[in-house]
Amino acid sequence: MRKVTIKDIAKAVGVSYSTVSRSLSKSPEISLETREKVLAACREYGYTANYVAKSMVMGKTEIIGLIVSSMDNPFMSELSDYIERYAREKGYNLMVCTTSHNEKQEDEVFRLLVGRQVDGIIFFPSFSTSYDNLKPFIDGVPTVFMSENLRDLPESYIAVDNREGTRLGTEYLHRLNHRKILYFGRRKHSTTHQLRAQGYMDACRELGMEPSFMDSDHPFSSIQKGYALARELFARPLAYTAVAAATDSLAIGMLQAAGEAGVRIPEDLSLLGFDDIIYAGLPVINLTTIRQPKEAMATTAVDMLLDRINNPMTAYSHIILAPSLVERGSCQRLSCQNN
Amino acid sequence: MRKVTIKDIAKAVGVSYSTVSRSLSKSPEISLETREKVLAACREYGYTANYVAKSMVMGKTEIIGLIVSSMDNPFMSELSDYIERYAREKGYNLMVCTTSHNEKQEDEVFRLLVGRQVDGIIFFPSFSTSYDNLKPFIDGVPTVFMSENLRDLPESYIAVDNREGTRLGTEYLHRLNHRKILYFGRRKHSTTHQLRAQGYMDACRELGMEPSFMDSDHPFSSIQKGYALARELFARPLAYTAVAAATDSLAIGMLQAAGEAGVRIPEDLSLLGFDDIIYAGLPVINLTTIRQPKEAMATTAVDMLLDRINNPMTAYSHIILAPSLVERGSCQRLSCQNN
DNA sequence: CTGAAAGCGCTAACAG
DNA sequence: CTGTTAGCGCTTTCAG
Repeated sequence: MRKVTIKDIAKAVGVSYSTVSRSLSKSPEISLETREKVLAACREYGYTANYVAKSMVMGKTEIIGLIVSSMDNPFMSELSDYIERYAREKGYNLMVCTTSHNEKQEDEVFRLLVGRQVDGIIFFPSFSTSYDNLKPFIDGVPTVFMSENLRDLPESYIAVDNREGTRLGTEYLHRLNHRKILYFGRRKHSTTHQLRAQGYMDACRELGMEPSFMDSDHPFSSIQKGYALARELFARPLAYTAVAAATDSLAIGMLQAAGEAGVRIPEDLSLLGFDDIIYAGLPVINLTTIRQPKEAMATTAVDMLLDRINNPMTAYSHIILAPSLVERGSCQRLSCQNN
Repeated sequence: MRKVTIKDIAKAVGVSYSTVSRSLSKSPEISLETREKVLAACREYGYTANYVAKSMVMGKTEIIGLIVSSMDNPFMSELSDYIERYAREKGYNLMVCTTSHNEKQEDEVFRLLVGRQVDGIIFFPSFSTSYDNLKPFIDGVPTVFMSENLRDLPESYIAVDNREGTRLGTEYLHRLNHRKILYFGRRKHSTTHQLRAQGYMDACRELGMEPSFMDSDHPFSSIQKGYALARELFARPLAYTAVAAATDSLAIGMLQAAGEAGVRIPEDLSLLGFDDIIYAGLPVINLTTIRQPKEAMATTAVDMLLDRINNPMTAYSHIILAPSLVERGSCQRLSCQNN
């Protein structure tokens, strides 16, 4: 069951196959009559252009590679969804690769995508470690990073302003009269998370509060991790009136631990998340959080990438999007006496 | 910045480029010595095989196309994640297209994928309508459907046993002494959902209960829809002790409406979902539900597809996986007096 | 064991 | 306006 090619329909119509090619593209230099005939034949025989062959000669595939840790993860899947839609709107298809937060696999799929001749790569790195081994490849294909993790690399990246996000959140909590705020789940080996911790510290300093941390050693956030960590926290008497969690997942884990420990949120403890994953807005979760503008991040990433693809000479650009506060039900104003 | 090709390294080593090609593939007919030299040169010059060219001559791309309604949707994103991982393990990459539950777009991306010369397509159809327009294309590329929606098409499909799922759930509720069970969110224009409704009816008949439905006109499930529908339900006095929801999303929407209406779950009303999306297990949601075995569905779908790809002559196969009950906290045993 | 040559389906000069 | 030709990077006979 061979696929019908340009040659088949050339023979059918009785023209050369370059004429067919021209009829199919919007070449002006073709008579209306022949074009009609060609188009008719294409329909009759069910011709579909072969993009592989086309890519071969055009030197571009119109495919964008996307590297993410995993897609079953509300933040990533939302982002991926926006990216796919927007890219397709722009005439590009998406080839998705997951890495399971595995550094070696990040390498592997990057190479894979390069071999596939993708026109560009949107890369969501899980680590802040050096990408030395990837460097020669990155030079070979337009890449935009979606994260501040690699901000020191001479590459384009887009991210939310993590530092500003936690600062915003901390100020909000302060405005609600909280003075003892715990930063929950600091991760030291991620630039993104260092920045979040930094924003919290900055706000604390400005507002005259003592920063206080509960660290997480885990390489990525999960509800489970938040749960485990929060259990530790609740095992001792509560020394805080509010917590700023490093991510929504962590916050949701704390929600469960709180329920079990009899800590009421927000009555006994205000809880602030980060990311605004779709779970956060769920009725029974109802988490107040710092929102990352996912759709804007996605479309901007694609636009940046296409820009690099079309103008290879342009300088690297770094775009930092503003986070925003989404007020829901997990934070409560403290009456002054409680202070 | 041209990419280095097989020819470049042929010149560098001083052999013909077919020798390079042979060294790179596991051809036995090559001296260890030359192969070493070639491999060394490849490393030195940073050669990466061009899969587009390779695809061209091999007549296959080792790419699988995946068509889903959207990826920001817990069920789909989990499934997609499993599919990507397993496919890559098998040497295939994934090209993902979303359709936004739009029939015209299903067509469009299918054609697109065919043009991209994908070796096969995993298709999650949103509709039960005829796929007449797609028929000629489907014949041209191995396709497996993930859904019972197209069970009448002479094509391979894999799905969970929807009918058995609701039957299982209804029997469970009956075992908990519930006799007045509402089926919530029946969708009439989807075969999948007709089967779920059927399973519920079958169980009702067997167990001597009167089936009762609340229909949804919406083409797909969402928390919002469940919420809206449940508000209607709770506006009148409650005539049921349990509800079997058509999907987890619908059930979660009901959870919110219940909270607002002062209906306690499970004390006042037992609630059963369907799908076991990742939200369902969330601490505060804790939904008892019928689980679709997502990982098995994903790997089986890939295996079925690869099978069709490698043996084009094999007959269509239909695989129906067994659902299972996941007991969590949203269903309660009724004491007999309450009956 | 290795080289030469054909060809995958298509586009893009270059001629007419 | 249309046909001829070369060639994209690679695999694979077919000869040595």
